[in-house]
Amino acid sequence: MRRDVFQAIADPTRRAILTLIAFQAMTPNALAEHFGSSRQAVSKHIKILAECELVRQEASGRELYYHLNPNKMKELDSWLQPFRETWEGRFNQLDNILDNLKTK
Amino acid sequence: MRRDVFQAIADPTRRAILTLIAFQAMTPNALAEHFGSSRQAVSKHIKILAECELVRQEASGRELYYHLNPNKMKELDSWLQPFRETWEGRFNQLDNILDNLKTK
DNA sequence: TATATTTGCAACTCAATGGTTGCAAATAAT
DNA sequence: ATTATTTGCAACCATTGAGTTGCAAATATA
Repeated sequence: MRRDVFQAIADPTRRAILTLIAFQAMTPNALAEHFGSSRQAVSKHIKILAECELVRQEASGRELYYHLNPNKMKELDSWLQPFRETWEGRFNQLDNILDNLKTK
Repeated sequence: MRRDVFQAIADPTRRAILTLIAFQAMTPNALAEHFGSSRQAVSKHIKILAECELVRQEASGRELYYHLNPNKMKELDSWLQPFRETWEGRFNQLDNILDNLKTK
């Protein structure tokens, strides 16, 4: 199964995990406690996030701490970039021209 | 079924549709022709994109033209914003401080 | 008017997703 | 050494996902 960041952030729980560990590295148990669900459910989410390198693991004894890898988020940002240029209005003038051509 | 932009862009076909119609409004048949798949498959994707307002429809006779709604992409951008601040290195100094505390 | 084109809706299949429980391995605490 | 804690793996279940085909409705064309 191919993993990519787009699929990874599709799940609201995974987005919440990313937000949490961006603030502070956490163990799977701590995360499971924070959400209502089981540890295994969280671990599955983490596995998906780790497969596409959005999180990194750091072992400390028998505990695992999950860190955010913010660099990987750049993939999202890169995909968004051309659209951002559009909504920031840089092409508004072009839109107007096209609209005028249509209505005339 | 709740639709949000994160789930909408999780599918690679839907991302491709968004990129295509950002350049030029297209009909479902034209989109289906562009991809290998059937018109109904494309229409299903469009339905999902329309439900979360990423695309708008414009009827012209029996044909439907799909337009991108770039404003809706801002939701993605907003979610990404705090992470962007991180990878842009604004917190690098803080990271270094924390690393130093750990290793000492 | 009769035919062709464009689309929507419903039913169906198959694979993937998110969740659970149970058990084993590894590490920490008593 | 024994017990408790933390995690990973496997099996299983219910729901959703993306895709298909078939048919009906609406619009254009002959």
